[in-house]
Amino acid sequence: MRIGQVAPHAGVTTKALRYYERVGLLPAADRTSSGYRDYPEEVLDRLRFIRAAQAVGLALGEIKGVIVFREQGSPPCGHVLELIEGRASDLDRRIEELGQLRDELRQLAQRGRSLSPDACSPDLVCHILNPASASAR
Amino acid sequence: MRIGQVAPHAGVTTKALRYYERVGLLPAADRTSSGYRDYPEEVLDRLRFIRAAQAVGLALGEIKGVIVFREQGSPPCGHVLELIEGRASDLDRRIEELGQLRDELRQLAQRGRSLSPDACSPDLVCHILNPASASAR
DNA sequence: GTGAACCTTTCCCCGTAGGGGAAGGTCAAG
DNA sequence: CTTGACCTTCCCCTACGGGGAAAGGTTCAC
Repeated sequence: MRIGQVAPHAGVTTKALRYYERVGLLPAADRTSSGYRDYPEEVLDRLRFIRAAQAVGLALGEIKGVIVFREQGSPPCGHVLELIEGRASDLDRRIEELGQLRDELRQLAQRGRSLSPDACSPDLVCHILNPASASAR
Repeated sequence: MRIGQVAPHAGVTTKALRYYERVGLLPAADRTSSGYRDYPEEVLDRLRFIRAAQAVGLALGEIKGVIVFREQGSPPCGHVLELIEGRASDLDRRIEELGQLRDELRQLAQRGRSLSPDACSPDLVCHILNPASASAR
């Protein structure tokens, strides 16, 4: 298969395919006599895996780690479970942080709407974000 | 003030200060006769603003937009309120997405723990992330 | 055979928000 | 005078490719 056939079939761009090859997520593709990449069918399985792993929030480096595991012969299941559980814990923390930030933003906007633009000092740029009391330290 | 005094006082690195100058968040600092940056006191107000805006999740480009607003004479309050409210809405969506992703990950891990590593096909790399049914399409 | 249309290749720069480090100039203390 | 701390610019690095240039390949119709 040519790159232009693999790409839409796998839901990635040709740019991404060349990139994956460059960083080692895909084995170097065979070339035709004129230098075009010629992919075997199995590349679609590999790409499906990469997309599934990305959808789960794994970085390409982590995905590569799983592939290396696999290529060394051992099923990467344990490793993958660790990654997934680690990701889920990251998300717990992240969601917590973002929720707090969002609440602060809403409070900030609330206060900001009650401030008069005329009372805003140019030096501070914006007294909503940068209240004068912070500057008085 | 020299750059090495400004930096710790404002809670940023000297690298960041030079970067802010380069991208236009800070005006070009005066220089001593030997070429060292010589900052006026007001830079601390500016940096305080930048940090406050960053803490709110604004990108440097957005922060620059606010500063430009300010430097054109008009208080940027309305603009800032829009940014803050937009950010809060982004966060609502983001939190929602991340929550779903986390739930999916937990389910995935649950199922994954019940799968036997022996039943995992090397072509698919990992049957937890890449179930065979997806490949059968 | 040849031109148009479309495909592929490699190459390099772009984005975020700076970090790391090299090579070299400057300043105060000993 | 020298040492060490500080400053300067310069370039490469991050994750994940996107955009586009310049060059060459393939395929079709005419």
